[in-house]
Amino acid sequence: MLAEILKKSFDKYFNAPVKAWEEFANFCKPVTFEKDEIIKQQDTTEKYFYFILTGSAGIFLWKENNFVCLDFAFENNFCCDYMSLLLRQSTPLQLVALEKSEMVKIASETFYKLGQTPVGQIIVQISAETSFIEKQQQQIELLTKTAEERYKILYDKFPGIDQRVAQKYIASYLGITPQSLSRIRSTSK
Amino acid sequence: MLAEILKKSFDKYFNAPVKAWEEFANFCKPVTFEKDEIIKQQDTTEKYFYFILTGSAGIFLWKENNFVCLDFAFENNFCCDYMSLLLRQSTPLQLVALEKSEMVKIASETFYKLGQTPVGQIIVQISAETSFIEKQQQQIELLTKTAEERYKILYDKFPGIDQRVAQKYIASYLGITPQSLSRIRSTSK
DNA sequence: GTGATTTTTTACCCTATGGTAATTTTCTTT
DNA sequence: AAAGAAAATTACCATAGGGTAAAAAATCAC
Repeated sequence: MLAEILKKSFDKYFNAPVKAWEEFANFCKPVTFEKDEIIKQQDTTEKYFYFILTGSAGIFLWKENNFVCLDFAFENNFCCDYMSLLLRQSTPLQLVALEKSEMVKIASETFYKLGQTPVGQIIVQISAETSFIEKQQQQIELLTKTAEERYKILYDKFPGIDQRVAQKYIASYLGITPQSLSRIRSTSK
Repeated sequence: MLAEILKKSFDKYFNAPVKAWEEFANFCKPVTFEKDEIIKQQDTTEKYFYFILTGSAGIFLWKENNFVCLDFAFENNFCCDYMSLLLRQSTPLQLVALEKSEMVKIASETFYKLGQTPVGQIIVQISAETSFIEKQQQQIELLTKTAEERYKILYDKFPGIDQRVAQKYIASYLGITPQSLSRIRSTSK
């Protein structure tokens, strides 16, 4: 069942064999989070790789009482402090549930071992590759689009995100203040 | 010899076994480029993965007579249109030699096959992972630093870059105009 | 449901950066 | 070395978005 959800969720990105997803699903443990619950605290090392069944999460970087959101994740997608997971080091990044969420998690050590198996390796490899591509896409948007255009792109990517995620988080993701986002939303609507 | 350079260049990032680098080096073919020579044209599919022995290169995105530089690469580092290589699709990205350069290249098909061998797979996996981490770092800089701070970070990362790479390229990487960079350079020096 | 807290909106002025254009400097080509 | 082309600088005004503050709206806690 979980394996099917996983496969279905990722077939648009890449075709890992069913067997790979079954192997993956075998290691998954269910876990729930409340809204605003901190899943991974800053300056710790990521211990899990999560898949969101329902709800959402955000990756945050804090600097002196301020934060930016580096990415959002919603149902049927992975999330974690991927940088920490890969470097096996603590990072200043925080993973936060933005809504009441149901997820499954696999332990980081299991994730690493999965990378050594022929089938699981495909998932591990492609999750790194797609993560890179999405980050590069974000970089392109930051370099070539206005805040208003970036807002529209985000909204197209996650329709209804403004109903689910606090605007201050969206604003920080866009690289602007909540006030600016509010202005953009009022003039473009 | 090449295997040693490769291993030495990347030991700071990750420890692939000598054998992996020897395997890698076996597939490398030397190639040279003139300054401003287009290595990969936009709207084509990346056919090679390059390692720079001397010189430098940049990845550019064009939009209506304008461009941004998404990344620079110098000697002892890889470069290519990695997104195109991974997706095996054409992209609007251009790879350009920024100086007269000596590189070695391995064919994309060989690179893919390398990912299926136990030793080469480590290099392929880790190149995706480090690429993601560096892109996320760039995103953080764009979201949290001023143009002037980003310039200093870039300069610290690549000392002397301003002597080797045209300022218009550096400015586009920073997300500002050449005029703004000129102003920043004159006031902060 | 009521009060308290947090978030969003609105408004004001300010600053970093953009756009255009002209000038100077540097690089190319012969 | 000279001429031409391209790049960098400077200057001017324009604008997107920031900072602060206060009001309004939404959410939370009891």
